[in-house]
Amino acid sequence: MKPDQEHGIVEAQLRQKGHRWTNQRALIVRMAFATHDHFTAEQLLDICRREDPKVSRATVYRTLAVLEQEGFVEGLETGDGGRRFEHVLGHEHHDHMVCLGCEQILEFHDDELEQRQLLAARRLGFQVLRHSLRLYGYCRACQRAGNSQRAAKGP
Amino acid sequence: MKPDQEHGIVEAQLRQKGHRWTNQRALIVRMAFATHDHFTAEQLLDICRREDPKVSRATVYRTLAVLEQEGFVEGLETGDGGRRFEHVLGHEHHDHMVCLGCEQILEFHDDELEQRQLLAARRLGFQVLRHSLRLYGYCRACQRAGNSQRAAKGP
DNA sequence: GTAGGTGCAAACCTTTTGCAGCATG
DNA sequence: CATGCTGCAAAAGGTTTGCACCTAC
Repeated sequence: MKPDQEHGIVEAQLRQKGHRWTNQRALIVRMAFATHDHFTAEQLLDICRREDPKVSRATVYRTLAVLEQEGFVEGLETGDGGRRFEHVLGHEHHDHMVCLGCEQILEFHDDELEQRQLLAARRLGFQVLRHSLRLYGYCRACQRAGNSQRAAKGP
Repeated sequence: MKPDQEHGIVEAQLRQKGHRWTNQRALIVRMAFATHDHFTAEQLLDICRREDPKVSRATVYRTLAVLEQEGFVEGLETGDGGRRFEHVLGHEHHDHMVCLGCEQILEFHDDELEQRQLLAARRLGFQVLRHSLRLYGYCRACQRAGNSQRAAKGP
């Protein structure tokens, strides 16, 4: 899916849900969908301010909340108290491996895994709306670099 | 395992690692292991203050950090930005289902699930140290009560 | 015209830190 | 008696909110 298309879909759905489509929202959505990384709210603010220096922090947070609520963006905790976002549109669902060495986030997907999660839930009569699976450890490069030998927050 | 035993094990290992065993730590450990729930730092502070009103917030946080580092306690993000802890000693490893209706946390375990996670990681050359799997949705009771019909934060 | 959105600054909440005094080993 | 731990208060993130103004519809 092209950025333009994604942008249009977001605009259409927000309008349909009774939200207004403002310049700020257009900018924030464009920037959020332009990066294919997992960004923090603060990073997104910075990027937006490069184009319009007076976008407010509050607006970014408020827009992210709307986008999350409408399912266009997903928040994920990094384990160190931080929170990142990623856009969801045009991405298959996937889970994450978080490298404690270089902070890189790898994505993966395994259908069998998903099935077993649902099975486990069904056994307990639990109705699953969404899930979050994260593996923490070291990526290939960091293993080679010996990052896995020192403590995560080591000297 | 009896609470006394757990308490003793924690004391022994902390001492052995060169930590001191103070009244405050004994209290905090006792309280942390007394509850079988998933508690926030603030809740633990409150509970401890019932017995010793001048325990400091900083001490609770510092002690939780030591306990987490030594593997006696595990922190888990609740998805709403909050953080909870649970004691680990005498618990098998398990994953969590978080009910969005009553905030209850159900525990479950599935070996096959764990195996497939490791397999997925191995495919990408990723070395897993720990993982976190959470299913969000509604428990049986909340489904019956119709909580799943309203928005999570609904009126 | 009237909601809803925006910018600003202040409030908030949770966690961390600097420091002087205290207690443990 | 030296070092690690504690309590306090203040600082530090990151996120939310109150309010007056603005703008999309």
